[in-house]
Amino acid sequence: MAIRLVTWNINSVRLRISSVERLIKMYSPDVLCLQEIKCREAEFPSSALADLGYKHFAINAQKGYHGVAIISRLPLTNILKKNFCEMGDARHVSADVEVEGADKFPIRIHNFYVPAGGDVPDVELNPKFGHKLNFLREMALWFESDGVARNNAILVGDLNVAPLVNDVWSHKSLLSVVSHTPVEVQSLSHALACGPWLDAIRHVKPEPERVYTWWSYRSPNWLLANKGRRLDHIWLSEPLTHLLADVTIVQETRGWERPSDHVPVIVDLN
DNA sequence: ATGGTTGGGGTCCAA
Repeated sequence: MAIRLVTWNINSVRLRISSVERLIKMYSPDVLCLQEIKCREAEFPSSALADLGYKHFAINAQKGYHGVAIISRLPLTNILKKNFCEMGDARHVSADVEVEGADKFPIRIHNFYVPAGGDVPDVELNPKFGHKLNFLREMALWFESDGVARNNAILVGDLNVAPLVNDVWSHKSLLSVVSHTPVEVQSLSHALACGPWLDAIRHVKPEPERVYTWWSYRSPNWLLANKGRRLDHIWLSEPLTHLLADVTIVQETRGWERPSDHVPVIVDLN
């Protein structure tokens, strides 16, 4: 039994479908989880992906904003789209993937796009920051109440929080910048503990190694300045942790033409 | 302290 899964905030799947095809040809994942597809379900480029052998889809779409999709070579069943914070935003989709050789249990995939939270880290001044904290709190409550991480489960996505010191280019100067404030870090850590989940990226690449998955569009010379953040995550439930073989950050896509500001992260389970 | 860029939809909002 082996499975390769990729997570990538694509920032418009229609604009960047050729980059998705390029990544697929390079790494041949079994499952591809995208965030910020930014299109309606009918506009999703399914046929281009089906031509590459990906014929199974679980899509939670909305016009113009957000949107998440699981694309798979293997069948997807029990598709669930959970509505967090009663907002009607398309920020979660999950499905069971039937892995060859793992006939006893399927693996449940959860694909998340956590709200970015706006610019000001104050719930009184900025409702978007409150929404983000509520979303993280609701995730934690759900993990507890439904035992989401009791069986084989992988949680991936753009969680929009860089929790550790070496998940950002400067811990000190980002303490009051949304994505790295102590209250967000606390909320994300609580959600992780409520699984409990294993932070697969940091298990393979422990601190103090610097690990980034996002570089702002606003920084020219993104590579030279290297002011990145680790906003994208791969979490494994306890029953899957012994299968973790490798994690790969595909930084080179940030240098492709018309790039997403996020790069793909690959996890291999054996 | 400030401003920097991108995408979608439509002349502004979200990131």
